[in-house]
Amino acid sequence: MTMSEVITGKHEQVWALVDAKSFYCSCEQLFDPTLVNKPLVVLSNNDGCCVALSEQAKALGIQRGAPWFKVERDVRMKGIQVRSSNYNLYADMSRRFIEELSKFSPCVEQYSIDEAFVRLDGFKLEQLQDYGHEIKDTIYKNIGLPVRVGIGATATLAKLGNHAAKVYERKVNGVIQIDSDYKRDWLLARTDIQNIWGIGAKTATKLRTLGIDNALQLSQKSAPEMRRVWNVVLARTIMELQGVACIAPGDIDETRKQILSSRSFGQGITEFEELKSALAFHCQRAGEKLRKQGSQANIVGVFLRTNRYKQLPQRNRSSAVALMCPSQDNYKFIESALLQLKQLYKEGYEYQKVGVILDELTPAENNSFQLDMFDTSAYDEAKRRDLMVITDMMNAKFKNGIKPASVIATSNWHMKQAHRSNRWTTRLDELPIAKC
DNA sequence: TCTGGGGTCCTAGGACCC
DNA sequence: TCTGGGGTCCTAGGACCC
Repeated sequence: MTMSEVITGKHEQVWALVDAKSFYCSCEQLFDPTLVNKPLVVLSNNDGCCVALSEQAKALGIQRGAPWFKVERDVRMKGIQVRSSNYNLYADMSRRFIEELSKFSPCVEQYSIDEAFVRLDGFKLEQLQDYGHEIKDTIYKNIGLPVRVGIGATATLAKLGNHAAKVYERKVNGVIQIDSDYKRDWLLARTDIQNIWGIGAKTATKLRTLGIDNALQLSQKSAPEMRRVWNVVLARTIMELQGVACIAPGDIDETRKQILSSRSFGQGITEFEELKSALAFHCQRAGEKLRKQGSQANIVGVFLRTNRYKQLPQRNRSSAVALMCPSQDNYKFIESALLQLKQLYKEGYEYQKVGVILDELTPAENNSFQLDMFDTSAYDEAKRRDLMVITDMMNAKFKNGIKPASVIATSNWHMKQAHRSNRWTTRLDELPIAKC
């Protein structure tokens, strides 16, 4: 089948969901052969909790999401390997993964760092199993990532198939296509409602009280009726389970509607100066993302909070302020954010996290906005833009890039990353070394 | 000592208007 | 005791996703 046949094919939709197995673990194992087939845990930012586990680590009873400080002893005793998250490496592998998928369909929608929807409209159902395996084998051969594939008439069914491919991994060799009503109902009957895409813990609990425990029971409900009694989200999920496509991840606008930068501190922070430094850093990061997608922000929001798990006085505050005119300028963001921080801050608390949200984003077409007549720096707008462009370029290139002075002030808030592997694919000085 | 970060969409309810 | 009706817009917060 040619690409044009894919595009102009039958009206019926065919969705595939391809996801990488234990993605972070797989990335680590790719560049460190001593980790292959070994129990391995990858931690979240700040070495906070376990976010990825190799099969062997799962078999040893480690739970995804478990706080690191609670399982560390256990992990060490069992001889399980540990790595901090290495996003430089994962992002680069993710890029290659999508690149490979794009060879199979003109319509690939990345859904998260390790999964993507692939439209296979026009394929005959009986062709799909072979095609699914071809996708899986090619990706493994070309970039070394093991993946699973779920195929169905809707995004939700593809997700469900993908989940089933995990559950019945051995039997189906990582690929499941839902190509008959019989097969669909068989799988739905064996899928717990909480494993349906879009049904979380809260909704699952409520549904169970109505005696709805599996996907088949849910799919037999009337969507309009459930929309009336519940909400439109659930109604859509029901229709999707019935095979009527009404969720289209491909239609989601790529440009973000808000941009957030935030992170827990490596340790509790009480000093205002430290918070200032961290917040300025987040303004810088958020600004970079904003300019990268070619937007400008109208609103700068700030939040500040203490650690809810600690038995200490709690404080949780946020605010948002509209700028005089939309901007891409880090220094405007920092100015506004620090003013807000001053309002939110109160002595006597041990803060755990601060963050900035750039909101009401609009496309940054040159000079399409009103200049701020009360701000003389507006006249230097063009110069400031150049400064931002150059700063972004240099920061993309060099390790210790350019930062606003307010960022460098202090450093107690930096992230914990005790077990990070090398950035094998994105840093020249960290390339793997081949030994003869 | 130590519990991630970054998103989206939807809804309820308040403010405001005629 | 009783206190219009209907509409829009905005915001905070909930739920969910990975």
